[in-house]
Amino acid sequence: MALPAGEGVVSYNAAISRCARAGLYARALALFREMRGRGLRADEYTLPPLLNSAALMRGPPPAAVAALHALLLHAGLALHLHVANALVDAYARLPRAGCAAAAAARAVFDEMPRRDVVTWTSLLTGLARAGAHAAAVRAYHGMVAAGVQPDEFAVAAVLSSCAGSTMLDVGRSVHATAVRLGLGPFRSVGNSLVSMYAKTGALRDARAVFDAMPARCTITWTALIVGYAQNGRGRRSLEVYADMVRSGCRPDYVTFIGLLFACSHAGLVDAGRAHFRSMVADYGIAPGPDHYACMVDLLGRAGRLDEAMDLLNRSSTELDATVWKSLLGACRVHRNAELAERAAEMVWRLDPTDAVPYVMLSNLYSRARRWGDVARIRALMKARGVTKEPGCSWVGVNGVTHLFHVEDRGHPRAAEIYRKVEEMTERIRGEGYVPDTDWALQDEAPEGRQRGLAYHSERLAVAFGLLAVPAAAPIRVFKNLRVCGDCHTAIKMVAKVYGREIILRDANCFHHMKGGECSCGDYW
DNA sequence: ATAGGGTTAG
Repeated sequence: MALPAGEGVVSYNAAISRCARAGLYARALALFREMRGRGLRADEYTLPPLLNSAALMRGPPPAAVAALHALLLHAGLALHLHVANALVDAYARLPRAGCAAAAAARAVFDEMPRRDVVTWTSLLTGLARAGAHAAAVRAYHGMVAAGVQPDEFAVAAVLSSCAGSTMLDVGRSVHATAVRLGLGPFRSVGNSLVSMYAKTGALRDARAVFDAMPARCTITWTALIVGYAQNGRGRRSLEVYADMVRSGCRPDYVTFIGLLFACSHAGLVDAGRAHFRSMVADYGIAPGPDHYACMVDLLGRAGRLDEAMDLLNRSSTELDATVWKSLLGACRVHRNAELAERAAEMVWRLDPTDAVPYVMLSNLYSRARRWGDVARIRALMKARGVTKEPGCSWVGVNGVTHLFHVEDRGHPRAAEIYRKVEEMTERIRGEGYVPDTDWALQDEAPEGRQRGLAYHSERLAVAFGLLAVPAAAPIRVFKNLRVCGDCHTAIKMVAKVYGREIILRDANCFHHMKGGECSCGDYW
């Protein structure tokens, strides 16, 4: 690994850069140590690939980036734009370091005397990576306000955050800006537009962008396949896949996740099995945990829990928590408490603080009216100090997001909204709606349970949508968790009775509700 | 010789 004696800084820089590009991060850092041992000083070409390596290294000593930071301050390289940009990016990339690293990235960013589009994009993607999509969108606006013109990298990144935070209106305006700046022809921009429109439920726009793209790649096709699947149009996903293959574009690992996801959501069991086999046989792609998770969904949906278990037992890859959570979901639908307990154990073995299994088990027992077991799960959750994310729903009207929690009275129009909820309940009762109180929390009195159901966050958001969204437009509601079964039934009926299209996107999938039907086919 | 992006997805 050593370079011949007598090599200079330029040779080391080139070697370090090659290692970093090839993903040999530890080796890049080792070369740097060797270089310093020979009395050579790092310059502005040495540091960017080093910072990159330090941030991306597997199981990194978290101090590596900070140590390089100290070193570059000493070397007087802090004001070099490429170096500072790499530093912002490195801090923003540190895995699991969370707030501290984000704050460090921000601090470096704030102290830079000059920032270009790369600086802003590094900050933006760092925020997006941490799941702070709304903050990423704010960073984009900050960049524009600072007079820095977005390029195709920045636009692609912010569109991805628009999708992540379901900001369709902002996404549309970024789209317009991109076209104005002449960025429309970039494939990355088209790809992120297709995905953004699909993820915010605007399928027609996704398709229009796709059709207008001058050139497509695997990512483009995959985005559309996933887009249709997420919106309950799994059969259409399969048609798109057929077109993709016909066009000569090769599907990859991600494409098959989307394709299996589509089969699962559309209940196409045979097609799913066939594509799973084809992935290996025709494309030589080894199935990963994501593919197994899709297959478990698919088989679970068909009630074939045994076949799902069989597939998992024969798998050659290491299975992760998502697989066991899929199995839990299937158990939830088929009310198989025994297998669910085993799946929950598998999740907890990997992460005992994951709230999902507790909630799923609790709901499952609740539906089975096994209150003792519900109490046991809750006690376990409490003892282990696990808290679940509070459920909330939101709806965007005229660019303003209105957020609701359960029994939330904080909205300025709360009185009106609650009257609307009462009216909704009355009108759907007339259509035969009966509250399914098994979905309510069990520690409430029966009448309290019904009341609690009526004021779930998704109902409040729909009621507000009925009040505030023009009659011709669909009501787009988003929920951070899975929609409750009773709300699903109720909102479907609301869509019918009020003659409205309601698009509810929950943590798992889209629900396009119209005329009493839902695109999810009542399986989610 | 150096810095940032787009497709999974819970």
